Amino acid sequence: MKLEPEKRDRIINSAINEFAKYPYNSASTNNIVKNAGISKGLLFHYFGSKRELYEYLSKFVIKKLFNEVNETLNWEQSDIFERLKEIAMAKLRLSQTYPLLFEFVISMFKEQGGPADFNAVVEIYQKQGINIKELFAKFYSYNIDYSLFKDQKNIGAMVDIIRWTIEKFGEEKSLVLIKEEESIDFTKMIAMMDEYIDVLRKAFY
Amino acid sequence: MKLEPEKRDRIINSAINEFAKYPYNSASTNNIVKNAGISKGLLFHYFGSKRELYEYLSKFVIKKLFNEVNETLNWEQSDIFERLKEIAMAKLRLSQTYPLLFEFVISMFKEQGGPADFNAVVEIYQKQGINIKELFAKFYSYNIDYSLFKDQKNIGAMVDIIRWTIEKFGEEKSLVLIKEEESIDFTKMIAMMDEYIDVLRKAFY
DNA sequence: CTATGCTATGACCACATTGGTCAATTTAAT
DNA sequence: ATTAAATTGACCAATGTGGTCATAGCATAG
Repeated sequence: MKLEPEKRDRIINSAINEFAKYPYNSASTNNIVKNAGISKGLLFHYFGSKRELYEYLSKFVIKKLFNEVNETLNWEQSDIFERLKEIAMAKLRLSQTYPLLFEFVISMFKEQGGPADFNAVVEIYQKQGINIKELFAKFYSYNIDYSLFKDQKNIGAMVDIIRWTIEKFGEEKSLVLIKEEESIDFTKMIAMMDEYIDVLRKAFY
Repeated sequence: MKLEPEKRDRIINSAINEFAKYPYNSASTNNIVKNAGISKGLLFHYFGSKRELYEYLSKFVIKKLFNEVNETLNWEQSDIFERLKEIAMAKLRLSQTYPLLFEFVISMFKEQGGPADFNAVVEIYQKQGINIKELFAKFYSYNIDYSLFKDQKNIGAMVDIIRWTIEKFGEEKSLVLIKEEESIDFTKMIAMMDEYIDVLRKAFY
C-alpha cells in the first residue's frame, strides 16, 4: 500500500462514512469513490473488491482504536473518573481524523452474522494474542481503587452510571457540534465534561 | 382507512421496521410488502406512494407517542425520579406493539433536510396547537420539586445524568433481550431499573 | 529519446432493484 | 345475480449495482 497517506485517508474516511451510514449491502462503492474524489478503477485497483475493502477497514479501525487508547492511557491511574475521562478523550481525539470511526464500529456489531461478519475480525486478533473483549473490560478495572466509593454495595451500578454519563455526554454534545458544523473546541468540551464528572464524584465518593 | 386493524398494524410495523433500518431512499417498498405479507398493489392502493406512506407513518408515530405518554403520566408526581421512570415505562409499553417505533423516530430526526423532512411534521402539530418541543420539556419539569436535591448548584447536570442513566439502561438491556429473542419481562426490568434509580436518589437527595 | 512500470481514468457491462401501474381475479355485500 | 371493493403479481422504464479494462498520463532509468 504505497499511495500517499493523504489520499489513503481520504479514501478510508469516505469508505468509513459510507459503511457507517448504510448497511453493507446498501453501501455504494460509487458513493465512496465520488466522495473520495477518485476514479472507480483506482478503488478496485488498490482494494480488489467491496468485501476486501470492508475487511481492510474492519482491521484498520480496530487497530487505530486499540493503539490510540492503549498508548495514551495512564495505567497507574486509580481514579475511575479520571480513567473513564481519559478513554473519552482518546475517542474524541480519534474522531478528529476519522469523524465517523465510532459509528462504523457500532455498525460492524450490527452486521454480525450478516454478509460482513464482525466476529471474524475478533478472531483474527485472538490469534495474535489480543482478546478484544478482555481488553475492553481491563480498561474499566485495571488498577482502579474502588474503596473510594461511599456506598460499597452498588459499585457495579455506579460505574455503569459514570460510563453512561460520559458516553451520553459525548453523543449529545457531538451531535450538536456536527449540526453547527464547527470544529470541536477541545478545551471547552473538557471543561463541560469536568462539570458532570465533579457532580458524580461529589455524589459517589 | 377501513382495512382490519390487525392487517393495518402488520403493514405499519413492517414499514416502521424498514424505515428504521434504512434511510428513506434505501428503504424498499418491496421489502415492506414482503415482510407484511401483502401484495405490492395493496400497499400503493392504500397509501398512494412511498412518500405518502412515510408521511402517514410520521404522524402516526408522533400521535402514538404523544397519547401514550400523555395519558399515562401522573402530572401530580413531584419526584423527578418517579416522573422519569413513568416516561421510560410508557416507552417500553409502546415498543411491545411497535418494537422499532423509537428507532424510527430517531431516524426521522436524521432525515432532517433530506427527502423526508421531520420539521414538516413538527409544523403540522404546531398548527394544531401542539408544540412538540415544549411538550417534551414539560415532561421533565412540570410540577417537579427540585428543592429535594442536596446540591442546589448543579441541578441541570443531575437531571441530565438521571435521564441518561434511564435511557442507557433501556438501550443496553433491550439490546440484550432482542439478541436473546425473549419477550421482555416487565417486572424484572422494573426491579433492575429501581436499583439504579435508588443509587442515584441516595446520591443526589 | 525510448522503454518500462506504476498511478489513474471513466466509459462500459450484465445484472439486480427501484417505485409504481393496471388488467385481472377473488371476496363480500346486497 | 350484480355490483363494488379488496387483492393480486406480472410488468415497466429508469436507475443503480459491483466490477472490468483499454487507455492515458507521468515519472524514473538506461
